[in-house]
Amino acid sequence: MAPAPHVAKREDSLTRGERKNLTRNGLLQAALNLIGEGRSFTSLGIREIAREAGIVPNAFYRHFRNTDELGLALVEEVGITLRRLLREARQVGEGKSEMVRRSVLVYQHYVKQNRLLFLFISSERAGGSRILRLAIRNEVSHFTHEMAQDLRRLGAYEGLSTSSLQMICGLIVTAMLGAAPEILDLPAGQPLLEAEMTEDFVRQLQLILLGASCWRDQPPALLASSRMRPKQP
Amino acid sequence: MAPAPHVAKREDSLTRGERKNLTRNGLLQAALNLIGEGRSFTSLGIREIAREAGIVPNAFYRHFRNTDELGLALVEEVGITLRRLLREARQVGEGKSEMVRRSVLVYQHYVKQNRLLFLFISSERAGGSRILRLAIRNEVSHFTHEMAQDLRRLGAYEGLSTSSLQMICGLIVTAMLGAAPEILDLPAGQPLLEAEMTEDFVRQLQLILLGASCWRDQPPALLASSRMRPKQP
DNA sequence: CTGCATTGTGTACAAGTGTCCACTGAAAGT
DNA sequence: ACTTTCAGTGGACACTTGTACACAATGCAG
Repeated sequence: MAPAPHVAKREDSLTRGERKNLTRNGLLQAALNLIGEGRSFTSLGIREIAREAGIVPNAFYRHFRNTDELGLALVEEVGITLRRLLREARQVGEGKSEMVRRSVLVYQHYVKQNRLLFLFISSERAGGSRILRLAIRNEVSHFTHEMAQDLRRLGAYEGLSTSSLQMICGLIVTAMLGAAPEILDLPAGQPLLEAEMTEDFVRQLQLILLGASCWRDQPPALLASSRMRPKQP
Repeated sequence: MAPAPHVAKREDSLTRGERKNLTRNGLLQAALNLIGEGRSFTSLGIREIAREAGIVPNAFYRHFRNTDELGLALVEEVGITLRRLLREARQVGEGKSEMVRRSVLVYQHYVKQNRLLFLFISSERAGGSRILRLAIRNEVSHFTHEMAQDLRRLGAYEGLSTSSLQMICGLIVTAMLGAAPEILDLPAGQPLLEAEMTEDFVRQLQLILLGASCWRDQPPALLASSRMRPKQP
């Protein structure tokens, strides 16, 4: 058996901390790889992950107390990934025509490029450990918030209150994350099926934005009691 | 140890098929109960389910070949449940004012009432076994379809093509299923948090419907090649 | 009534799991 | 040059798991 060849580069000239971070990342990547092979994160075991990472089971404990803690580390990567997505999305330009379609294409490409992480998000966002779920939801909430800021900065939708803008972005994000699993489940080499899905997604977003452009904030908040007149034009 | 008291009613006067169906339902319910205790379906084992159902592990095989097959049976219940939801939703009446809010309240109540099944849907819709995922997606697709028919029958949105109506319903269903986990994760006894969530959900649906009422089907489909003119009415 | 089919039981086994403990070797601090 | 620290090793323990086989009880058809 090979003696833990988890460093294929220069095995010397590495400080201890760097080495530790290396195998730590190895563990994270190992978990993602297993997810990529169809296993669900919740059902992963310490031994399984350690084996995939090429270390002995006990060494796992040097980095995480249990799999949930490893999951939280993955959620952090999710945050970084989503932030990068926003950065990329900002560069699609502002030409109104076809801007939605371009954004959708960027998103689809991004999901496929970060396949493993999106598999992780999609399946753990609504299942498995409660702690993970809340952590992911938190990250997604941040994402929504930043998206709203971006939209505001973009200049459109001047008449909308901040809370309405966030509501809209929440809907957009829901649609995006809901589309992710379908993107990931696409059988490779079915371009017309993918095109159909893309078109549907584009139209959904256009519908949302159309609704947003017609939206008028309700002057009186008719939250609890419904005695006042809603009169939404 | 008690000798399998899985029938608490009259243990006699039951035909064999009825008895079988009884323990079969016991297995389904056992799986749901375990889900309700925080376990995710994918990580459930045969022994675990059988133990919870009060039978010996081997008896499981008399009903299902493996856990996936049991999952498919659960998906069938999901279908039934969704159909009932549509039936209930049809009865909220047609008064346009506050109709969305009433529908949302009905939905929230329904999700809480069928908590276990919605937990199952939410978490397995995007994770775990591919077969289950596709089965659920199929059921959801049916649901969307029927919802579109209902909307059409309702009379509103006359100007929309069938495909557009389905796209809209797809978005609505995505929003609904996306909201389910948040409804289920609500800490009990926080009425104002729930009210906030409700209000957000209501506004999202109103936004969608507002967009729908402004929507015009594009005469020229600029799909893949924009050379032909499909002239969709 | 007789015999078959079928649901559920008990035992058993190989394989996998989380975690504890004692250990090694080398980098890091003195 | 020394001691300390600590990532990684190896073995062991008590469990749990899926599944196979032989068997018991009982509804039901002949």
